[in-house]
Amino acid sequence: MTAAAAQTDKKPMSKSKAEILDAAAEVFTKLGADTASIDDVARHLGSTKGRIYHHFPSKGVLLAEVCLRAADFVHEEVGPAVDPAETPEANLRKMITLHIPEILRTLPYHKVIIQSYVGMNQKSTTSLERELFKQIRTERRAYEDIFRGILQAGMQDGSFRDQNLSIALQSILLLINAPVFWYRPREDEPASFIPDLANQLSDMAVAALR
Amino acid sequence: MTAAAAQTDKKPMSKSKAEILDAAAEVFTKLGADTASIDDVARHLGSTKGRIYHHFPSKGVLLAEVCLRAADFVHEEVGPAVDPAETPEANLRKMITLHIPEILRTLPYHKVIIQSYVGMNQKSTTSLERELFKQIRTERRAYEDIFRGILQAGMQDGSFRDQNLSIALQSILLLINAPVFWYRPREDEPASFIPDLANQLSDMAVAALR
DNA sequence: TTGACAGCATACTGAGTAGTATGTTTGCAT
DNA sequence: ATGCAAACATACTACTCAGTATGCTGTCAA
Repeated sequence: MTAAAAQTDKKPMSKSKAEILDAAAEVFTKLGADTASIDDVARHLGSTKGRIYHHFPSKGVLLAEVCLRAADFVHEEVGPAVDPAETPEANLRKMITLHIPEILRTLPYHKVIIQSYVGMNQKSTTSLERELFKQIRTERRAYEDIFRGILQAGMQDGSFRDQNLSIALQSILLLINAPVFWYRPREDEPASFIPDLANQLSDMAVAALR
Repeated sequence: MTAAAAQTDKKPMSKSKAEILDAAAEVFTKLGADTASIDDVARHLGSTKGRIYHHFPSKGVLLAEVCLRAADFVHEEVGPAVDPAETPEANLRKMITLHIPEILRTLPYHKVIIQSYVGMNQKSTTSLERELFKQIRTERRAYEDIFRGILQAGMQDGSFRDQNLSIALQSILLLINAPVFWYRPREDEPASFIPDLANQLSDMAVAALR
């Protein structure tokens, strides 16, 4: 891959910047992305505003980069796992099995992206922010399309029953993201909880489609 | 029922107040509950702040009452429909069939409640607001318990397969609320779309549990 | 050693907004 | 007709907070 093909820059992401994004994700989930101030994020870092505005031009861009990272996490983890040679059901199960632990590992990020997915703050956004949000939609769309392909293949070979594709897709996507809404890590939680959860959701998803 | 038993006041709700709540629900969904200002809501009503603050003591209370109304809508519509004499599957189907049209009829309200469900704004809330939010949680809990009862009954009589109850419940609840995330009314939409949607979601829900 | 720049901290400003205080109109009982 | 609330509108204040301008400190190359 030459420089010409590198439209989606794989920036190594400076350590400090990643720390800021982590903090922003946590604070944004706790207080809400709009309610939380930049000072709140800075305080959570034990530093001040200056550090954040050195790395991010605006609050909107910071929020957008949190969302973008959330989308990247799952896409990079789950995307490579799909195998065209496998059956649709096997692929779907494998994807969900990878998807669940990943969203729980990076939980705050996904809580933020769900927030801004519901209440798309359309009030005085800069062109850069719009560009980023378009990138997020593209990323999310690409991730959805993987599932769409699986569902379509399953409906064609008869392993999934025939039904409205869009509705089925949206339902499955929300089903496998449901833990973002209710999951809270616990100390007395058995180590098998997350794999078990992934299995149960896989069963429900496959059953819902069959 | 005497005055002593009337803890949950069934206030007739003045027409003007209902109008304000409708406007608030729409504006809050469009701009986000935090981003949207009281003046935005007033402008959407063709009036000014004074009208809103005459009926609501604070923005937080206005938001809370929107959420409370959202919870009431579905609970009052779906709650009475459950029949202990029926099978769990029949009850579940009937509930979903009533639930879907109701949330689409009052869509903005439910978009708002989902927003504040994810990003619970915990920043300087008054005691009255806390009281209202507790009421909302109680209302929602009561609604969830109806479904929980159905699932439990189904697992006991064997019509639903045995699995983790909480996970199954949360999954089903999110499944039947999924349209709030993606549904957008269209002019070229056939009249049968909503009933068809309700049927498809019922099928998926039942299949996921069986 | 000395510049020069990255990586922050500090101090400030301006804009937007929740809430208030007070005026004005409308309905309605007597 | 008139008093008198309820139902608003208008005008203002106090305060938060995003963004900026500038200052400080280490690091590293020449």
